[in-house]
Amino acid sequence: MKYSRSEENYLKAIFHLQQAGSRGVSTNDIAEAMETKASSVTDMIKKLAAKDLVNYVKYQGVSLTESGRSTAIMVIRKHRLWEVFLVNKLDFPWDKVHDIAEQLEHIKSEELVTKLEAFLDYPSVDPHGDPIPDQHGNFKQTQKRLLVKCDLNEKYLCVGVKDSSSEFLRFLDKKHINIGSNITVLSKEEFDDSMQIQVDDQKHFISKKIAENIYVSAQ
Amino acid sequence: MKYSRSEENYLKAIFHLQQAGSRGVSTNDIAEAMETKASSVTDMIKKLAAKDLVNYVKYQGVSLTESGRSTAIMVIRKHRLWEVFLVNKLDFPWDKVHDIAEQLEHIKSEELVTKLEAFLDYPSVDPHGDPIPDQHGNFKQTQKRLLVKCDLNEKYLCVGVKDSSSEFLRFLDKKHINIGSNITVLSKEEFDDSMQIQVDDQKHFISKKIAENIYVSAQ
DNA sequence: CTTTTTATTTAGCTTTGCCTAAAAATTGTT
DNA sequence: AACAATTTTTAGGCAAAGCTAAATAAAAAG
Ligand SMILES: [Mn+2]
Ligand SMILES: [Mn+2]
Ligand SMILES: [Mn+2]
Ligand SMILES: [Mn+2]
Repeated sequence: MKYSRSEENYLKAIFHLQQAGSRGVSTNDIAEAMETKASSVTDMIKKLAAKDLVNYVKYQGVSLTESGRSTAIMVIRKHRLWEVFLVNKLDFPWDKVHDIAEQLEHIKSEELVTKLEAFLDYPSVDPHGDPIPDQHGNFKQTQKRLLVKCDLNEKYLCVGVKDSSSEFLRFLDKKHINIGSNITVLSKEEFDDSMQIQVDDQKHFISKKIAENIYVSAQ
Repeated sequence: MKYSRSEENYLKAIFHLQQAGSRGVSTNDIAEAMETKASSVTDMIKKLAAKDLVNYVKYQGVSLTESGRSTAIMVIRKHRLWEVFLVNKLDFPWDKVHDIAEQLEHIKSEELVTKLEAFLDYPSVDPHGDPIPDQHGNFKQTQKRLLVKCDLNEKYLCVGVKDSSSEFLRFLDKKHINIGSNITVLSKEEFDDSMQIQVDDQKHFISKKIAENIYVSAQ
């Protein structure tokens, strides 16, 4: 089964929204994520439901069916593999690859994905630390946690970012915070949740908003 | 200016038809090349003319404007660069890359093409021997000639193919005829233009139809 | 120079994916 | 419970890109 670019984008958006909040995904949330109107979402949802890609009950939001979920995952797999290609092979900075991957993820060819993955040496995460599903759609969610919720004076490893916007990623570049950086929270300000952190051999003050968008794991 | 996938495909088809026959390209020829109907072609031609991509006079066919020509060339450039990527980096056989390149050629990103070209070490021809335009749209048509028109007992170098269909390319693989092969015409049959040829260290009998689809250059 | 055949264009319809505005259902508030 | 606000769906339309069938122009044949 082949689905249109638009259908794939809806499935992907629903998948991501489903990951975030645990219950049925609302029409409005999808509309916001897709930067479109709620009425357009209702239209598309009906088409997806007719193709058995989502479970849909009027006024109660949608959830992906098994088929919808695996289709979404395969698109995400391609997106992340292409991001690795762009960064590792073509030398793109990590904040410039998302929009191009949004296009590349819709190229239809099983063979291409398989060969690309081999060429890249079977990477397990993309340049933003997000896991890359294998050809069966399996991937392990590493137990990562947001820096904002970390303990003082523990050594952590930066493993990903929540916000992958170019603005945020360039901010991290400026502070030399990369995936793989060692991070320790030196102090926390009760008043605004800002914190002083040690990144490898540098110290920085960062706001709550920053700390809410950096994933770390214990090391 | 950004053009739709369909518009790009029309421009490319018109460019190729223009290369072949020297005069205005007819509606029917475009329809056949695009595997669509003449009425659809007329519709699209009007849109392209409105955008100043083709010169169009009712009932007299079309020709590309300077803008149309350079747009077509940029799409062809991307197509051929991606084919090189697929063959040289991902190990695709040369008969399996065209359809995937048909999709990849529409990815929009100047930066991507530039970096891809550098990654591939600025190739001058694609896997089928067709020249790759540079970023300004310049490319030299190498003086190649069809094997069917070659002289006896002269040494030639295989430089390209006219038909890039999977069927023809697999036939060439079977006979170990590649780009770079040394070819000499040993004898010609007047009756049906079939010929005996020497390919590197092997001898083959080939029909006129085969000889009409192999490009060689003197060496 | 007509007539016939072929090529091209026009007219009208379809599907996909989107929109606005209005209607209906759900949820929140007194 | 009744009203208000919000969310979701429906109705009606639009643009892109295609189609078939009919009309018209150009080319070929007699
Ligand atoms: Mn991305
Ligand atoms: Mn990513
Ligand atoms: Mn090709
Ligand atoms: Mn080619």
